[in-house]
Amino acid sequence: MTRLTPIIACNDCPIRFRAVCADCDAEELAMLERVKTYRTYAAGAHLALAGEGLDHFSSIVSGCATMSRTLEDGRRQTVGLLMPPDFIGRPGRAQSAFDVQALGEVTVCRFERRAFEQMVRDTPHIATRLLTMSLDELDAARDWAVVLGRMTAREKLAAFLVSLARRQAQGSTARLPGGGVSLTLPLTREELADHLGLTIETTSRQMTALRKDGLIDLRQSREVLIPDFEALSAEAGEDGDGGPIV
Amino acid sequence: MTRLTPIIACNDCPIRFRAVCADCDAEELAMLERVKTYRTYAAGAHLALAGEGLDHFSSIVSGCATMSRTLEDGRRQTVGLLMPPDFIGRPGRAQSAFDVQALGEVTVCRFERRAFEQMVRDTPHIATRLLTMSLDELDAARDWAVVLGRMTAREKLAAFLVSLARRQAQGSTARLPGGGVSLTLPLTREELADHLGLTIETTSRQMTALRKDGLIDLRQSREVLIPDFEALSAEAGEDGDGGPIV
DNA sequence: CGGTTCATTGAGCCACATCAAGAAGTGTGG
DNA sequence: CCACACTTCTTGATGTGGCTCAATGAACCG
Repeated sequence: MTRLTPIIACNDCPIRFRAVCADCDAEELAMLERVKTYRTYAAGAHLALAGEGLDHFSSIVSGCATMSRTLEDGRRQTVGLLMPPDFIGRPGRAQSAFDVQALGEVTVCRFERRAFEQMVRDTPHIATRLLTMSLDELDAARDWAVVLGRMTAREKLAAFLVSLARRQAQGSTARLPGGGVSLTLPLTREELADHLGLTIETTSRQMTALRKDGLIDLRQSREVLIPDFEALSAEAGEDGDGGPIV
Repeated sequence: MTRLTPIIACNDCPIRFRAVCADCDAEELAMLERVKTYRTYAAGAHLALAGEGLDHFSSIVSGCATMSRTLEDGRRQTVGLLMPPDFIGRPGRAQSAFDVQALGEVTVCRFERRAFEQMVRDTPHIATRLLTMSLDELDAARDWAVVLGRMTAREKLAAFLVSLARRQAQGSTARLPGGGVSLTLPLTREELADHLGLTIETTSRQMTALRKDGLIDLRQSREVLIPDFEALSAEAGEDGDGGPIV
């Protein structure tokens, strides 16, 4: 389910300037380089389990993962979609509060707990970067709470597609000639439903509804084309200040 | 709506060992003491407005506040209930992402942006404490997402009462002789509904239902007595590991 | 080609929203 | 101390968005 992967030089790393290491200088980077390893997880593998120990930290280098919790009766809620350069693990606590599961194949840059916590203490550039990233995630989590608590199924789906398009655009721009945006869903309908706080059937129906209304084009069930990004944003109950794509 | 309040010595401060200053030594505390002021906000006053500038940081010393967002059509979702020793404001960003509004009278310990950001850079004890608090809030925000996304109205209300009882117990224990717990709701039914992602009517009905089922006792509409804390926890879809109350 | 997984669609139902009316509590002025 | 206004809370009647149950369709794979 998981295997060690050859180490990439930090300078060749696709998340070099966006991950926890973003603000590190050459010397700090060298320290990280000495202690890091790369791991690759197969689709469906767990990177962490709720309530279980987690004695290492990971930065996602490629691939996507969900952070979720499952109640005893089987209800599941995804609380975050993790993509490069997101960070997994929490300094100062050795237990994971949520399940983290690979969607496709996921490669991470990994640090053992003791070594990394020492670096957080000694390296202000890592500590402050970690704080910034945590605050960004906090804002994102709260934004998503608004979606979960107050939006309709249609708005939830539109909001998700818009935010996913924004995030994917940060990596490789997928802007099309006509001004549209294309994106690939890293989730199945069921995983999508768990993220939106809906059932799989409602999610599928709303997908169909957005398609019939011309707001999205489904080339395949997980290949989404957004012909008019602004129009879809408007469906998401946006007040227009969500920030531009690209 | 807001007024300056006499300064309390940090050593006499009720949140001395729980706020951002918790890990500070005497010298660091002296630095904070030189730049801090106290402010008191009247009930209903805004401590921050979504999308507007916020050129200072605040630690709640007493009172409660909500952090919320209101959509154009009036739908509102509260994303956090702020109580002592919670922190308001975000180093590195001069705009608030949410409205922050005083529920009753709120007193805060306030720092201007420039001075505080300088201290975050220079004082590792403040930076690491801020990181820990942010990570705690992140966990709490994600926990709440599970409630919003997957729980029934009854479970939402039970989960809220349980979490509020846990938080109030951290300040002053309100454990009763018979093993019950009493608490005072800092919110109106409408504010409660906005926090739970429900309407005021459903919230009121569920309150009545919990009362009729003997899970809570309403001495007044905002005075709640929980005769059997475990029983109420069980209603909240808890798997029992939520941590004991005191 | 049959088995398996994933997605779509339909029919009916229910939890919660909406609309509407009172009741209870609180503050103000006479 | 009461009359009145106002806010907050509760309760009832009805509507509906999304859930549940069920079947079919589509893609993938050995």
